[in-house]
Amino acid sequence: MSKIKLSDIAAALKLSKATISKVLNSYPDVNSKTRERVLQYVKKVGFEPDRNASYLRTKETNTVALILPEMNHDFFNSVLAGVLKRAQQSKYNVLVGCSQGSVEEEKKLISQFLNQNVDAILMAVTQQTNEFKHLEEVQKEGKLLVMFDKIEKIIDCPKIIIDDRKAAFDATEHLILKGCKKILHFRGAYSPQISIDRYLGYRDALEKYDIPFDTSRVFVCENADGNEGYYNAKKVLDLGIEFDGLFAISDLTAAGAIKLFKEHNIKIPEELAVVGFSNWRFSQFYFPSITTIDQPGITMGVKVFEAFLNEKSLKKQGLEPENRTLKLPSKLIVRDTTAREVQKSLTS
Amino acid sequence: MSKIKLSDIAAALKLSKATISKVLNSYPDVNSKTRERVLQYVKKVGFEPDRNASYLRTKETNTVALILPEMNHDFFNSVLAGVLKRAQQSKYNVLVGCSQGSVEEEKKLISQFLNQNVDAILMAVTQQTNEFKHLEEVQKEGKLLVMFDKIEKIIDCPKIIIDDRKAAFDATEHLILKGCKKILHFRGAYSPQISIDRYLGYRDALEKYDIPFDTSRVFVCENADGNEGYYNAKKVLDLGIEFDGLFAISDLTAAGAIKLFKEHNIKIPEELAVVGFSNWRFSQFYFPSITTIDQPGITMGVKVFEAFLNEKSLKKQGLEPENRTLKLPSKLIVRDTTAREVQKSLTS
DNA sequence: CTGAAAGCGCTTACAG
DNA sequence: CTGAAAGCGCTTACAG
Repeated sequence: MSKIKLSDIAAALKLSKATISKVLNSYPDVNSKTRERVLQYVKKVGFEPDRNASYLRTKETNTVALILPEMNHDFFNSVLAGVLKRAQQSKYNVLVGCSQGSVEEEKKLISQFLNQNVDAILMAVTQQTNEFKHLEEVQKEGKLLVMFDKIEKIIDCPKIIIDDRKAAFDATEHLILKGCKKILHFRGAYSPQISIDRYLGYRDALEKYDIPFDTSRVFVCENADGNEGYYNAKKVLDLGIEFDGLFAISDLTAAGAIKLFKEHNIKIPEELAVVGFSNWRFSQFYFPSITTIDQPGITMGVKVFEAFLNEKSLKKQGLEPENRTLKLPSKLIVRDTTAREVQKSLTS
Repeated sequence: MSKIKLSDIAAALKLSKATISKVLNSYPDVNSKTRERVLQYVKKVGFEPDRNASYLRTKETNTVALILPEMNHDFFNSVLAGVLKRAQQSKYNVLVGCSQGSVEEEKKLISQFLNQNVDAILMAVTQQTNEFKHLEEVQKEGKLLVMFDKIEKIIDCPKIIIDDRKAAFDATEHLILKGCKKILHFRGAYSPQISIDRYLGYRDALEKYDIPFDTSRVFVCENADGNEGYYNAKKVLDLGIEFDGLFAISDLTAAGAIKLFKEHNIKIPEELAVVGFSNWRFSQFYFPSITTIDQPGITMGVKVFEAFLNEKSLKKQGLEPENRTLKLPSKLIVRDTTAREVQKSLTS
């Protein structure tokens, strides 16, 4: 079955292609009766214009590209789900790419997507991204750029982020209120803004409660994965570092750490209270279930797409955007890894 | 910067657009010196033809659509990663859609993608999919269809699946060899082929070792999620059903069950050995780490895309394809939930 | 071996 | 308010 096209509609209705097209694109200069007639017929036969053909004139593809640094990752997946959901509402297509934490891959994807004439690129950069030329390139090509979660501060574009510093503060404060005084922090890599912010939030909380900051309690987890949690926990024991709490950069890291500590018969939450980050799907079924920070991934995805729509409409009107960074609130979810009465630390 | 186009190349090289195009599309009837000259220049200026424009003549978009029934799902994410990886190698674009377990959504996505003129639709159907018209529609429109994991047997198209029956057999046999005689099965919904096959594999193993099948040990988990694992485990205890082993439809379900059993001080693996399915990223960091079946998600994604390429090339040559179902092997990963010496069941 | 020309399915100035 | 015509950037029969 060959597809119905504009000229078929025109012929059937004894109108010109121009008129049909005007109706479809909501041009005002069409007689309202004609408009009705066209609309009705179009609906009846289920016609939709071939977008690839439209593109040739409009240069709009109704397609955006989404670049994720990691695929097997609950939070990024939620963002993806949010973008897909919102994009579909507006009949946009979403091309997906995964940079796999490699800047080279990221560059390749961007150039491929630009070549594909996407209307916008929505992305979280990799851990390693420390050059910006490929990001600026997007804007030079006249395409819109929206960044989320892992952003580059220096690039001027809409950004949707979590208030990581506040979230980390909440997580750490929760541990303090549960009586922890020797709180470990398994942080992320040094350069990403989100791991810096979480680290700062951790320090903010210590400061507020007059708990001395001890650099020997901070361990770096480059990839925020489970193995790093496990091996850094091991290091903590090997070094004989005292602790009664742990704030980890991700639930996966928290789980790895809990596993090691439990293997050494350390009681959780009695001897060690733990807070993770991101509310992974698995965390509530862990034993004990993991207290964590819930990040609104779906909402972030929706907002990312809406930021693009907004930017596009501003640009069309020739307006300059302002206040382009949106911080989404996160929420502490209290579970069993911190379920204890306020108490004096047991290991002190 | 306005994009360079075919006519620019032609002008610069004092050749016709036709010749340039022929070189780019590997037509044989071009002088080899001319070809070299064009290729070199094209490379130098980094020209790539505008694919949306090409489409108008070729009707090929170099874009495939991938439909997943669920987004926050380790296995489907791995498949997605595999498809993305392989597609990029062949310079294909991947549009992603998520049906969220809804047949209606699945239909919408398919019609949107068809309208977008994708070259193929690669998909796993939803749990609920029990009509096929929208699937057949894909083929009627002349687009290629490839199914994976959650397939419809009745549709004639390339299918990439895991040998679920064998995998479930392996899982159950492993429990039996660890001394289990009263093995619970937390199965998936009734209609999906994969949950039927896993159920059959479970029964195959019981039969091989002359262990009577007891229907009261089988519980249905519609969504194979953690809550269902938790509440079915509760049901097991409430009903006073005896057990010494559990084979669960997914790691998430296994985790939910383990949590409930541990809350009731049942020792794992001593009193209850557990095998999950899919090797979720979290499973190795669970305490105890979860024995599971590793499904080659990335490989499946790669194979799915290659099945499409293969189908496309066969179609071009006018050949009929045969033997279109590919079964990928899975692997038992032994971890702590079954780490015990062979022993008599303790609860007997 | 090369190129002029038609055409893919739309949109959009422009004329009437 | 309507339509004829040009054109978006390519590909591909066809002529030479």
